Amino acid sequence: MYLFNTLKKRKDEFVPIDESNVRMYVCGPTVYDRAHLGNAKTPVAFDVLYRVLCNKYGKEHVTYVSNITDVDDKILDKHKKTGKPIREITEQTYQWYIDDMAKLNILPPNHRPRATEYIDEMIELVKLLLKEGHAYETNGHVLFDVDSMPGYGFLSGRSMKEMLAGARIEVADYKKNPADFVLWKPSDADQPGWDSPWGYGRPGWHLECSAMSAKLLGNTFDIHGGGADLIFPHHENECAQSMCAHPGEKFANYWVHSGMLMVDGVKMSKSLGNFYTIDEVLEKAPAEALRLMFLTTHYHQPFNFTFEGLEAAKQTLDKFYNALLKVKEIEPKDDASADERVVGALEDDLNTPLALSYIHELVNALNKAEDQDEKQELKGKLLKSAYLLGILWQDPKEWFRGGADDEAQEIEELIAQRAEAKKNKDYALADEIRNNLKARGIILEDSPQGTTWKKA
RNA sequence: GGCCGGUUGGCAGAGUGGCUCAUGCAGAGGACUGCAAAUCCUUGUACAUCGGUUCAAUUCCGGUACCGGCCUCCA
Repeated sequence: MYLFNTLKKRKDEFVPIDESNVRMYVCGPTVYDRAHLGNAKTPVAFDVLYRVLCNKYGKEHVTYVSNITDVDDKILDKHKKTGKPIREITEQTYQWYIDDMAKLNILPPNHRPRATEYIDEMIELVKLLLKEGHAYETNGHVLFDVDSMPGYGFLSGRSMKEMLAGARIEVADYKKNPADFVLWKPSDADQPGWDSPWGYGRPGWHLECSAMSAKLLGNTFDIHGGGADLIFPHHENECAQSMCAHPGEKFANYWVHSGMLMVDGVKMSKSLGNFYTIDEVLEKAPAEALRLMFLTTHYHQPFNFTFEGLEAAKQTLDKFYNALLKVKEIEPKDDASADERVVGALEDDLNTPLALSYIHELVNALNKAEDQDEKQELKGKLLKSAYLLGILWQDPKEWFRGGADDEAQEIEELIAQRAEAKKNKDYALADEIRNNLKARGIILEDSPQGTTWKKA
């Protein structure tokens, strides 16, 4: 198995530290508002990776952690703006996020730790960094001392000189080096905070992931993932904290980053008016179409979102489910396993577009299959392969009829009337019935076995 | 200014030092059908540009152009 490793800037053979416990940590969202499309793309990519790892090493041998950041200045801002209690904001947003993830068929990670539940671990980590001489206390803050770490910048490939050339680092006069970042900062009495050796305060963002990953996965684990925008400064700083606090440890062996989401060729942003939340896009298309759409581009590439692309993904699913609908009554072979070409494509740095091309081939073969054995085998292989991608989990009838159950009986009656008209060669009446249903968004399909219907 | 990635047929998007061929959508023709739909068959069109390496480059190396991301909170 191969993964593109940001540490080496190339595809790298994946060798876990312990095959009986493969460990992955992926940075999750800060819960202050509805999750947007970018917040969907990254978890989908890592969900596929999780599925592939489970397939290769066995589900019980993989530990997947994805955190929830529920203490952050953005949450404070939201609280100031809306007046809503912090706890209410984080709980509500957390629930929205979990619901969105479930709709996208993302398997729950083994742990979804919340930052506020690991404050003790964070405080211990800061103490350790102070003791090791990698941090200093000033103005009520505890800062990480980047000059104390030789090689700071190795993950993002930046030298200190380059970082300063950007000249957009927050400069505070109490910092020894402008690149020093906050480990612990003071809170006002009305702000969320915890008592610490440095007074009432709250953790810096980067600290959370270092503390939670160490607690749940150990000081060195296999894969650390997230969106490409986190490489610097977030992941760079996590590396710095974790490696300095635990000398000799490598923190994460493989750093995997998913490409950014764009809309109509440019970055998605509120000011450009091209900003979409997951739930508003799901009003226009099924969640499975959104998931499939992300998989049509390699996870490492930037993804350009368009509603045309979303519609195309829905059409592809129509094709897939149509093939499954035709073999609905056929039991898939129970000892079926995923197509080895699909597994091969996915184990080669999650080449989902290539894997999907094989899914298309399986669907085509299934459409052409004539004898029972062949259909059973292909259906089994298709479903197992699709599971690795997290698609085709629905009942095909449900896919086509979703939300039209209350009309089902009436539609069946109209189909019966039309069959009668066809029998009498009254094609005018037959076509009228079909056209009327079409106007309501119901598509009829005749076959030698009778007539079936779908919702458009 | 620094760092990173991209440029493949009408569109989306993989991949490869030489082979008949990605795949899908769209287009054209056909089969099936009362007509449709779905499905099947056939089919056209491609590797930004300039150099280098090579018997051979879309594929490797270098330059150029253009596009995008990151360098500030961000998945």
